[in-house]
Amino acid sequence: MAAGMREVAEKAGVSIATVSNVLNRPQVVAEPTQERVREVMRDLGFVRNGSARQLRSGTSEVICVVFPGFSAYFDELTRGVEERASEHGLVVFACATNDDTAKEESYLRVMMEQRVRGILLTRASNVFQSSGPELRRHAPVVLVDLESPAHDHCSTAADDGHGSELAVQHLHELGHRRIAWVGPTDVPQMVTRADGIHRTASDLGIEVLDVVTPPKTLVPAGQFAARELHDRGMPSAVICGNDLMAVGMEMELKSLGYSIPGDVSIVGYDDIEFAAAATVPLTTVARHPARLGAAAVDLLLSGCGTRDDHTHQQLIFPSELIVRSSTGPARPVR
Amino acid sequence: MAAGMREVAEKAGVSIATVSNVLNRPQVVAEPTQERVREVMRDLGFVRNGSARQLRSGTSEVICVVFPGFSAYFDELTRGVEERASEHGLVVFACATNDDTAKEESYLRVMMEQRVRGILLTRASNVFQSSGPELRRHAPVVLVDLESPAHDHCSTAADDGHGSELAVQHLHELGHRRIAWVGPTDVPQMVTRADGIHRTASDLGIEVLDVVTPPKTLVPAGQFAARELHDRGMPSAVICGNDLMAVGMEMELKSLGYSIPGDVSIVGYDDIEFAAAATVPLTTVARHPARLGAAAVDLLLSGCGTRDDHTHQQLIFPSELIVRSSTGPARPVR
DNA sequence: TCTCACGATTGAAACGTTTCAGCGAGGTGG
DNA sequence: CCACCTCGCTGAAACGTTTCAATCGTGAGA
Repeated sequence: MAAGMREVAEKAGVSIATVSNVLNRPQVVAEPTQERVREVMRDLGFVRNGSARQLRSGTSEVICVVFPGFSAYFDELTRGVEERASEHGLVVFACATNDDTAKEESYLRVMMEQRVRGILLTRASNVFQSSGPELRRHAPVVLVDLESPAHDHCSTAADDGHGSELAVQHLHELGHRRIAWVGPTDVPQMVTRADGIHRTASDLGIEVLDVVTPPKTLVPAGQFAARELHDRGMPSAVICGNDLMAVGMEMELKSLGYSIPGDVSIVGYDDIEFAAAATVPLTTVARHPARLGAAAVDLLLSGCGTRDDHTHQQLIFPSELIVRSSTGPARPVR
Repeated sequence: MAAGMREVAEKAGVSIATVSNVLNRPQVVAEPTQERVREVMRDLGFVRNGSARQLRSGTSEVICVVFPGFSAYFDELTRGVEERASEHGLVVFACATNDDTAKEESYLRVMMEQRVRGILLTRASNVFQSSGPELRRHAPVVLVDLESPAHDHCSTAADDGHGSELAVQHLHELGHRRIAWVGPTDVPQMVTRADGIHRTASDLGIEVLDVVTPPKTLVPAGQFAARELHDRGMPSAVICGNDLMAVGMEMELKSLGYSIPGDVSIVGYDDIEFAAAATVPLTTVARHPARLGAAAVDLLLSGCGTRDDHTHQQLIFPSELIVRSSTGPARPVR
């Protein structure tokens, strides 16, 4: 079916080795020979067989990113990964696990079998916790946005603890003394955010209500949390685990008759594009996912996991509080 | 580094062929032998080399999906693809081109080189128009959600023309006689939607204002269009090219003091999860992307592009109008 | 006892590249 | 004129699987 180097070599009247050289080491082939070979390649529609190439050379040009699902946040993250990867001639494939462990496992199996250049894991805690060590024996792994307890691997992450601190301080300065935290309890980085909030709040003498959501932290989770707070007694400010939930919170609170930020201030995390565009532009903790992604690629290529002398690094990037219109002074207690 | 079948065979005291059989044809290997081999595999942490396997057997278990970017719509589409693919033991990798032609080309090159089982193209018009034929010679290609003029390939698509018809009829029944269409002019399926609207509107005696947006059809495009309509004279209803723009439109119109649907009715396309959750739940043309994705996989596996006797099919799925709260009766002319 | 069939296992040839040692031809310095 | 180098090219051995024809026992049927 598809023409191979053998046929190209025959038609061009050279050896297979020369064809290979045209592809991989053009400097060593005389100019006219190169042209002739390239022309035959075009005529025959030659596409080199990646499997054979990789089998022999042992190198792959593919980086894989594992997501829970395709959302705005991961879109930005991927952009960062891709930009840095393409500087090195690498290509990025993504896959969505939908929080399905079996699916994640089959993805990782295929990646190991393909001997990909590297794997970026972004919340694959279920599998990584158990088979992380085995995985790392077969492919360089970098954790993005997910700090794991045992520091025996590379990772990049945003400083969520500090981000939470900034958010609570901001609300404190605005006079808020009773706030809510909205997020799941079983997603690691959400726990980090919650801890930072509780710690800072207790230092500053602020009361914190916890609203627990399911792990699927999208718009509806925020809406659900809004109704729950409405029933339990609305605080003067709410910090939501990410921007999507914050948007859901904002919409639902408005429907319930609250004004933002007059009655309730709202803070999100992530600073997705949408946050700035919301009806009431969202105050949010920016985590610069593209930067995290790019840094992860750097770690990957710096020999993480492939060289024995490599010491694993945890890169923590500062979070930043972006103040917009969804936060304002606490309404004085009547 | 990584143990191969050779070492497994040695330690288990069998031949390489038997190890291969354990992996690929367990029925022909005696039970005790199988167990012994599997145990050695576990001990050695054996992971079979996908490149070698594929080189020899010529089959791949990977399907690739090419996107402009990771958004809610493509997340749903991928879910459909993945579900059907995993029924056949296939794995789905996605990549985002960000509308960058060079990037798309390098992705497609890698896919062809890897001899993937199939490629699903979802708006890669720039590249497909030019090098589609060459691409199809090297991998089965199915177009999703993008009907191309020359019908020499397989595709699945939603019937956007009919969807538009439903939307305009709905608005007509509500008494709207002057509406706007918001969308780009250089994205094929957006053009199909626009055509359907113009055609139906002209049949029903409805006037249509066109607001042209850039090809990046996200929330801000809708906000931008809202301001433009505000300046040019607000119609009583607006049809936006997708739900994200519709949400942007809704938010911006509210900020400008319009009530939805009291002053202006809004219709979107796609029926993303968010559409139902918006402050004013969105009336929208559902296109069931997961269904399109699943059907595309079926076409791929039915021999599309691989068998000579195969006749290319264009599968068109009906669109459906989901009426929610963002559309209402036109305010009587004062 | 001989033959046959059948189940379990194996040897060796691919698959399409990359890579490296090596070869001839032509040129340069001594 | 010889030795030596460089340039452009080539032959052949990998890489780690899959696959198919062939082999080897073993038990059944004649």
